[in-house]
Amino acid sequence: MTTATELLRLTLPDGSVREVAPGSTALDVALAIGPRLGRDAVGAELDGRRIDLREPLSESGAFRVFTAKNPEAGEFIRHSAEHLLADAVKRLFPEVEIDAGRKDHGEKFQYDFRFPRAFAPEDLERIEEEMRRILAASGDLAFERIEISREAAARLFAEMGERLKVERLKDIPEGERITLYRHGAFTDLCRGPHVQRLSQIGAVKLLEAGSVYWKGDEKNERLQRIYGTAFASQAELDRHLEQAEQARARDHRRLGTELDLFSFSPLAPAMPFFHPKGTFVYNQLVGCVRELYSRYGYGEVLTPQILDLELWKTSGHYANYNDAMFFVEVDEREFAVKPMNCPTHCLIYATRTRSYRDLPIRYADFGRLHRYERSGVTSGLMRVRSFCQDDGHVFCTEEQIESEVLALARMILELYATFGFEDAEIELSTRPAKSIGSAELWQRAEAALGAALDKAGLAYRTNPGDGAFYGPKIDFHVRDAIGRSWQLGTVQLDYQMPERFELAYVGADGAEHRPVMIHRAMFGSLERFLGILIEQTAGAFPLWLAPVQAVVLPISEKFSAYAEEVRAALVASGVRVEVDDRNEKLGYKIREAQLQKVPYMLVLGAREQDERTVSVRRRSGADLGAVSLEAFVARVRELAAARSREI
RNA sequence: GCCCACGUGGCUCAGGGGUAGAGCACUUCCUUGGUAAGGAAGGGGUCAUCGGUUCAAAUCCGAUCGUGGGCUCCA
Repeated sequence: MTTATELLRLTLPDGSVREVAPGSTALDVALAIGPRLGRDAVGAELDGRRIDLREPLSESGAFRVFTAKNPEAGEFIRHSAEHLLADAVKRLFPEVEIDAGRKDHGEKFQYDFRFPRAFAPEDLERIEEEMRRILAASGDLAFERIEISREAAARLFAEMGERLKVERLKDIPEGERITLYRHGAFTDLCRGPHVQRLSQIGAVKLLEAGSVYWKGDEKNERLQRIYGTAFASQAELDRHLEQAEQARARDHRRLGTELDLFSFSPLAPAMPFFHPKGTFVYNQLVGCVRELYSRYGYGEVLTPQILDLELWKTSGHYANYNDAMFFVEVDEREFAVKPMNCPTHCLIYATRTRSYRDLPIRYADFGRLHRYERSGVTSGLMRVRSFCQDDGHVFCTEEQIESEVLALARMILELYATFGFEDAEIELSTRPAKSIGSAELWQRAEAALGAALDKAGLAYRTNPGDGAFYGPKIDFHVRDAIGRSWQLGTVQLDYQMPERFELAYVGADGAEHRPVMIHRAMFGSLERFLGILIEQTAGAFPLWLAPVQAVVLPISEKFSAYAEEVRAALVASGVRVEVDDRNEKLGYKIREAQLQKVPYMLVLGAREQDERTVSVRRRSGADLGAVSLEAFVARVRELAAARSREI
């Protein structure tokens, strides 16, 4: 805390420190750094928190100003575009009541309106046009930040007929500053931050409309939501739209069909059928994980698919999770299909008396799980009802938590690196409001997780209150080739399950103690990871994952015999190869192999037959020329063994 | 689960109250061709399912199932 008389110390990105009087704004600081920076600033940041340029500063910290050149500017721009959208909608449809937008929504912005019908595509066009018109007409019009008392704000919105706003106002905790942002005649209740001037919203596009429940609650009335995106410039907007187009082309559902990897049937909704090629890739993923297991001291186990209800009552799943479980009744005995492996691992643990000398005990399980996911939430391979996790559970003493978590973090990052996911974002989630166990226990557990991450030298973000009710957790997120973030691995501490199953180990003191259980997965679900991997690679798998590594293309049927000879030789050397000896021209076969994203096309005709070679074309289009079979095999072996992403 | 949209041959999609079309794929034949589609012929669908309206339904209406998008949730 800083007292009013002390100057604030702002550390700039270059390490220099500026001292400013409390109550100065980020804009004051930007202007002091340089008039140009002051003019171009769109927003600022203090200790990682985005702040509005007009907000009075009251604390010291790491300070940064953003201009349109910084990617972070987009957040300010899109948040400001929300107001522009609301403004345009109010102008075109004065009868609407405005609700609110939402920050932190990737590269989209949104705003909800009370409106008696759905917004049609034509409405969106008109609104978008109106937004552009407002932008063009506003010149250097500034966003104005207004601090106001709760009562005055309530009066203002009541007068404007914005009943939803009056309601929203009531949700703001007592004691929090209430701010309005105004541009031209449009005023909105808003925490900010916004750009300085409307003109800094360089380009806007409305994307779609949909309806949602007010405050996301099914019991509330329905509002109409409009989504859009905005950037500092048209070029950036175009780039973004282009990327979205790419994402559609990479859609794993489309590629799954085109590459014959998997399918779905209405007879087993949301449960994938993996075809031979998809199964091959799937099994390669499993193999990759198994290798790590042998190095990191796991024992793989196999456990039943269907277990007596009794087990799920003991574990607590029946009480808390039954609406997501499948049940079977046979001979008047009730069973449930397992939605998770953990209880079965507890049963294995409990099959004998364990000593502290045995710990940690690490079980891994690729058991198939079934969860009755609510219809409407399933999607391709990303969210299914039948799946496998690269699941594992570690039973250990409390003292071992830190070292176990450290090893886990290393193993997880090692795995991700294999697939080109280098920069995992890590989140530590702490005790939620609804939790079990003593505060002291939680504190120790959270500290152990944090210490392990620190020791591993890993930066992480804390998500206060986002842990599971039974213990804190660490989540790992990665970004794919086109910038989307996915949650993969998770490490969760659990004090509850060992309690419920009365698990114990005999300590050095000869007394029984309760072990701690760590739930962990690296890929999360194999299905989902495969989906992500398909989108990451756009279906062009690296050599070690490619179900077919090479296709032999004889230029005419005259060379079928040599083609078969080549195939047999390559198969004998462990290369996954097929022959396309259909009665088609070379160009046709090449096109097909390209579309199937086969890494190598081996063209052969009279020349190759005479020289006992193949002409190698890579799927990149690059021609390697004629090479001997030995040379080709050596290349494939080397790249595949290294799990190289090159071909 | 809720809201909206969609469901036509293996795939992508057109059509639309009088019992079905295209391209690709598939089969056969011709062609034996050197790095992203050679030519011809042919087979294949009771238009998701069930019910209703109608002289007549793939087409209109309803329900169900499935899929997609959104909400919520989550691996």
